[in-house]
Amino acid sequence: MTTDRTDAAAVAEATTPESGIADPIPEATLARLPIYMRGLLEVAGDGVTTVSSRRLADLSGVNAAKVRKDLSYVGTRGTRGVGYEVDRLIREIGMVLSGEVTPVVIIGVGNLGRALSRYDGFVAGGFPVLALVDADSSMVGRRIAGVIVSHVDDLGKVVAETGCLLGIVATPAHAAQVAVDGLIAAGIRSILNFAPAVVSVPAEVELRKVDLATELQILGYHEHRREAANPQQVA
Amino acid sequence: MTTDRTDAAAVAEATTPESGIADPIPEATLARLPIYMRGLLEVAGDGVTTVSSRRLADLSGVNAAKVRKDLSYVGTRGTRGVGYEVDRLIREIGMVLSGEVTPVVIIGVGNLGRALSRYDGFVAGGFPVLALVDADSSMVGRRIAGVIVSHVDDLGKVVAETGCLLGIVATPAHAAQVAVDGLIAAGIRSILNFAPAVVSVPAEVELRKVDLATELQILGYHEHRREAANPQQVA
DNA sequence: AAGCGATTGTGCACGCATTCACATGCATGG
DNA sequence: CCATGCATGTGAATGCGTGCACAATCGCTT
Ligand SMILES: NC(=O)c1ccc[n+]([C@@H]2O[C@H](COP(=O)([O-])OP(=O)(O)OC[C@H]3O[C@@H](n4cnc5c(N)ncnc54)[C@H](O)[C@@H]3O)[C@@H](O)[C@H]2O)c1
Ligand SMILES: NC(=O)c1ccc[n+]([C@@H]2O[C@H](COP(=O)([O-])OP(=O)(O)OC[C@H]3O[C@@H](n4cnc5c(N)ncnc54)[C@H](O)[C@@H]3O)[C@@H](O)[C@H]2O)c1
Repeated sequence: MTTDRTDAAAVAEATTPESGIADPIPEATLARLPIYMRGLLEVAGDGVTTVSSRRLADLSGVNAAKVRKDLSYVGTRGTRGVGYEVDRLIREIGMVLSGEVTPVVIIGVGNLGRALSRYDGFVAGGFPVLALVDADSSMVGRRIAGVIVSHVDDLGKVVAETGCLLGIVATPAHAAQVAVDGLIAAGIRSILNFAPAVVSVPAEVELRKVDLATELQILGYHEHRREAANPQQVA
Repeated sequence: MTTDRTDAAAVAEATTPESGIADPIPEATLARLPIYMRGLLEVAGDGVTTVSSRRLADLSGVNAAKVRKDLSYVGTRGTRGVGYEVDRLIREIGMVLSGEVTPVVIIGVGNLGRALSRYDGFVAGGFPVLALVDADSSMVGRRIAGVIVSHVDDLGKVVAETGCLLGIVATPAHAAQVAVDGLIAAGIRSILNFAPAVVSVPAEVELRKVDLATELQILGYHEHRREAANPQQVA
């Protein structure tokens, strides 16, 4: 179950020929690359040309050894005794993280969908929201952040026209599975789900979820626990 | 480094006297409890009184053994050959997840802050947003989802009056550290940060982050990678 | 009353991620 | 041109999370 590829294919895939990028970059590393990127862009703005793993670790709030191991997956080689070249790092991490602009479609234009549509951080990060769809016909035709809302029935057409590769689900929970199925039918294979619902997808589709209620409950647990252990009055 | 408590203290802390709740519930388990809860509430609505780990696993999209191990941390004992009592499970998971209502304060009432304020799922989950603060005085005094926006300078007062225990940061990235410091000064010790910035907090404060841009970038990486491996034309 | 089918509870092994520790190797200064 | 110092790159140890596999145990049927 680990892999059904041949050994030859696995070896060929171990590194890409041109760059030294290890092909399956660990998820944990992947999640940190954007953080490093932010720190790098920051120091680059200050005119700094090289950073040590130590410095980048401080900027990112992580361990220095972790930074070095992470960067080794990206293929970047630093210079011993000096550090890493900032520009090169930015370029190479940028290459790994979806190289170019990747347009996004949002399905469900309610409170959350609208907030996400207007988020300029997505555009800045190379993820412009180029399509919005909703099931509510009173919403269809409205313009939000420069994009006209289409009806969910036209999802396939809209996705094809705009070339969206990523889908964001912001419908109510009970519509989440339908929404996801629609996105997949439209050719989308990478989906971010905000609805608090368990949805199933075929193996070739990448589904990630953001569950805000769960985040609060985890915080609540710790808060709760702290108070139980340490009963101090606020007043 | 594993623990610097005495063995006696560790043993005393292993379980709370009244219930069989293992005290430090693993983070991974904790993150799944709300999912189980949703499935349980769903089947409870259908009048079902018992569930097997298998059934709950299917409802939650996880492995059955994982469900059983998770529930063992909660302290619930099922009946062999039968399953778990739904009502009891709901009650006991509810106990673990911050027992009662936990009010929340949101700092930064922009696009995202407003969407979160209006999210009824928080109220339903026992996390009512009872306070809103912003630095922009033109925002102060406005009413959003029944709550009047206060000035960030009054954060301490507002938190004290409303008894908020959880803080949500929805300010721009450059203000995130200031916002977090403010929350901590106001007595908040559990914080959820939406700003894409590295912030530091004292050890006793629990800080979680939700980084939407990173989520998209991880999806983008996989999409990117899939296309590189499998160059198929859309048209 | 006893066997049977079903489901729990958990020991165990495996893999991923984190972190330490240190040898390796480059740049710089004398 | 060589020595010195500093930061990289990585081997190895540890811990956490996952999932298999199975014995223990319960209710129900005969
Ligand atoms: N608002 C928040 O801050 C927030 C926070 C966390 C999670 N969420 C989750 O995000 C989702 C959206 O939240 P919201 O507050 O925006 O809800 P909302 O009710 O404001 O918006 C939902 C939108 O989805 C549309 N919709 C319904 N069914 C659809 C379908 N089949 N296809 C396309 N569109 C459809 C509706 O017309 C509506 O416009 C919910 O699942 C919610 O639980 C929201
Ligand atoms: N909008 C989204 O969908 C979205 C998505 C992902 C992440 N984010 C992040 O969430 C944060 C908020 O996003 P937004 O779109 O709501 O931005 P926004 O600019 O619409 O709102 C930010 C609000 O914070 C207030 N503010 C600024 N400094 C403050 C301070 N020191 N104390 C209190 N309030 C202060 C501003 O007055 C403003 O009202 C940003 O960091 C953004 O990167 C937003």
